[in-house]
Amino acid sequence: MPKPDFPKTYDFQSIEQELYAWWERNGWFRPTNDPNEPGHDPSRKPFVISIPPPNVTGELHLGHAMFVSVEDLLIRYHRMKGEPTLWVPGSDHAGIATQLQVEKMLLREKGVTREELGREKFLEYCWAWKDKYGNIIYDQLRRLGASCDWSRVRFTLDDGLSEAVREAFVRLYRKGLIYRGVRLINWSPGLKTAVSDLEVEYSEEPATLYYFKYPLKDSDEYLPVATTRPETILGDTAVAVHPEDPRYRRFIGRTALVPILNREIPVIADEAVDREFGTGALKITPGHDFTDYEIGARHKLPIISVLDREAKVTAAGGPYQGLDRFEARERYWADLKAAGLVIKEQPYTRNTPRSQRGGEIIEPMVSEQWFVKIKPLAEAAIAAVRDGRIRIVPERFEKVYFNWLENIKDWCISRQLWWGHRIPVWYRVGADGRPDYAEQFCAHTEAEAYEQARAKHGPDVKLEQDPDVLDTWFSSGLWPFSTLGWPHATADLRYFYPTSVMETGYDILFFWVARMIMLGLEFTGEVPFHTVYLHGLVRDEYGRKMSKTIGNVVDPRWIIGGVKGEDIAKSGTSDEVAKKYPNGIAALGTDALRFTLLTSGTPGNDLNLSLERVESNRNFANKIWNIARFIVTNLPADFTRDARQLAANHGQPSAFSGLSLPDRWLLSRLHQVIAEVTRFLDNYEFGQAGNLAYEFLWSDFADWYVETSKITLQGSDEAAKARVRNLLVHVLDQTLRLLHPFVPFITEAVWQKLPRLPGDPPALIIAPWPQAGPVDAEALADFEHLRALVRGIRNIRAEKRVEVTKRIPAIIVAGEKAGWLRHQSAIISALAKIDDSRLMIVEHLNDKPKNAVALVEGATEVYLPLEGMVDLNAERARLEKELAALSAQIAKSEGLLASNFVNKAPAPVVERERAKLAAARESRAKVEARLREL
RNA sequence: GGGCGAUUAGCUCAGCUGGUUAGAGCGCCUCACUCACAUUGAGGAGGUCAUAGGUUCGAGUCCUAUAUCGCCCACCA
Repeated sequence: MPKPDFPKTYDFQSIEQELYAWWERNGWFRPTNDPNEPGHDPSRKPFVISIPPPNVTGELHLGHAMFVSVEDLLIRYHRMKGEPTLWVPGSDHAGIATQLQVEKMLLREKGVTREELGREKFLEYCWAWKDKYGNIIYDQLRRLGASCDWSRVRFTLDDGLSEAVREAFVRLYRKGLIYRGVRLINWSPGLKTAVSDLEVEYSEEPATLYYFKYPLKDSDEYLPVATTRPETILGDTAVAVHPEDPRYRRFIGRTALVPILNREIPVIADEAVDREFGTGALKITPGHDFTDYEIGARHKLPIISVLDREAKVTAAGGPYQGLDRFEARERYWADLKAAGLVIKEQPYTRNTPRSQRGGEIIEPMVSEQWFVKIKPLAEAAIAAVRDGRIRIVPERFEKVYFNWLENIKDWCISRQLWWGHRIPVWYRVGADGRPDYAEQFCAHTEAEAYEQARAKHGPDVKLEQDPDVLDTWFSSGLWPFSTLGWPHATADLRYFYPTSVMETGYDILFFWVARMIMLGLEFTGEVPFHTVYLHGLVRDEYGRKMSKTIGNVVDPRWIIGGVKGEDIAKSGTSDEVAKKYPNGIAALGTDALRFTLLTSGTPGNDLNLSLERVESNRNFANKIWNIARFIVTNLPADFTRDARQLAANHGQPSAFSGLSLPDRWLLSRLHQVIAEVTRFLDNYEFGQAGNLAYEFLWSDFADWYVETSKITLQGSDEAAKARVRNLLVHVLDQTLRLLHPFVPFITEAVWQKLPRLPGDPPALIIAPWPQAGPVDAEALADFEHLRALVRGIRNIRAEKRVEVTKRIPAIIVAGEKAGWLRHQSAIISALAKIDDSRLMIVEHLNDKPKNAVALVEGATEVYLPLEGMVDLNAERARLEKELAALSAQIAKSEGLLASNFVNKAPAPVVERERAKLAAARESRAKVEARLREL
């Protein structure tokens, strides 16, 4: 990297992209100890993450920014810890979602439907779409700083993964865990495909509960029945009542007539009927309702499908054939009314099932589909978490996970789509030219299927492949191992599997995580990862979900690179944002966004993103830049780092001896912070880790140490200057390392400008993670005292409105602390703006200045003789207030120490309380003495 | 109907295994642009930690209810 001079502000726009390219070019995203390279050492344990593959639908949203922030943090942290680290990138074909996008695009741009194009041609468009948006997404991941190994990038429909999918299918099929069957499934009439239970979302919507009379055969009597979907009456095959319902018991066993159609159906008794609801009598439509399907099965009722693939009434609906389901509802109800069978209509809130993707109302339908027999897989997956082979963070999601798996139903995996993995089953084509679904040949390839078929039926057999494709989550379920080469025993698979952490949003715990665990255990015999870390969803600053309808969608690229007001408006998704930022959003940089996402929330909880917060973190990046600018521009041309000085300090605490108080304090703080940040990261508490490093850099390092260092740097003691410079560079170096996983760009950019130690790597991204060292407790306490004195003086100055630049005299009476405090007089005068020549630091003082403002800090007294500014009455009042506060504190402490506290509380806690009391008493004595003097 | 989460400063949120005077950012008030940074520095105001009980020497933190908001799961027609 060239070493340019240090501009005043950090220009992240150009630097971020430059640095990323440089890292990638140097191969630092690739794992060290790559099993495909010579010199590979199998004994070193790798750290591996498989990326949650983004859908190739072309939208980068804040959810992506979230997972990249967390995963890249983990990857960079472990890389710096020296572990062979691999992050496998990739993308997901996302069956329904992508097919819908492509269909929409084709209709818009070419005015054709997929049916008009035909399967092959349509798939060509899908692939073109994938190439375009897949690449956009990869670019965006790079922009976010994702340090993944691009040489291993995978796509769920590429050859290798397709092979994995076929292998998985064939194995499950042969094991009897995949079957084709006629079941009641969730049908999406808009998408014209089956969907799984998980792809159905329920929303409470206003509806109508229709009450009507179910006529009985050969009778004037009727059974009152209520329904929300009158059109399904056409498919009724029974009417059910509760066996013990006195109102209806006498009807059981009689025959009812489907209104209008006059089809004869039995009146049955079933425990599942809720006597309280509606009329207490239930119409049974096994063909279009899940409860009814079960009841029907119990009573061996026939199943009638009255709706077809497009939710239009079938021939079974008699005169209503061909009508759309909602049209049929109206017409049929009108006819019931005309027939005098209507009782009433009542407004009702219905939990309406809707398609997750298409949004239209799901219709339960009887259909022949492929299913995975899931119970055996689920049991293994439950055990893996139960016995700790997999840990879920945060832990509460384990309960959710168990609950879902314990009540799981077979997984419908066939989709009537074109974009996806075609089901590897071929059917024998019969004499009539139609496939015989009973004659199934499940194989990896068509050739293999033919081989099987010929062995059974002779050489002339004709086959036809199942037209359906697999649920997109079937292939994602294999992701952690399919991306490493499975089913082949590749070097990657052997070395990098099982992966380490699966990091993703809690919203896909069932869709994806649970299925990876089930399929991973089934096919590899091992858990696919040892830890699941679930992050929350990114919401707007008021906690609302980001949605086009609200108009509060924030595109992460706007935050990173800035955006003009008119472009926000043009997006069509963000009217509210456009209104709030008519002049657009200033570029804040990737680091600022990442740091915000990592520190504004807690694991598993949703995060409300506010741009103000990102802005303040942009300021933090600027702070990092400028503290470095100060340090680097203060180094002489011939500066070299002194490793020996610092190496010595990593030994015993006494090794701090050659250093000044601020030096010892800073190093001690640094060592504390290193230990804490490391601990927090190991516990997946990224927010706390980041905030701690932030506080250290800004409040300790910049605000205090750098300020005190200026005194030495402006002085003439060359040895002291060298020592301070060495320390400044060292602490900055270490802090940059701590911050690198959070804000990789700024830290690398700055680190490149620092002088190196021999043996340092060429880049921060591969620099070793800092080691915690000794902590000098005395230095911590002394510097804290010094800080308190300076703050106290500043406080009084501000209160008394002393001009900021005015140097004032001060007398500090410090008892035994006077000795060391005297050595810090330069710091006190510089930071509290005291006149050097009139600063007295003494053990005792008999004649205390009367005309002065007094400050008591622990056992130390400070007197500021502010001529003409001291109002004795005000001074007395101020001290009285101080006295009252101290007395209250003392009373509280005394009470505590006189209680059972001393027996029950741990010794250090009691000790701390005693020390606190002693200090407060001392302070009070001083304040009282001062009051007497006045 | 079950389950989960949240409720802490004006706003958005931290607060790890219970232990000093409950913190941060933004916003607000006072002051300061000469030497890293006004994307700054110094000082300040602001909180009965949703409510009621309980456990404990000690509760924002643990337990039990309640309220409000949000989410997930479930076949109430």
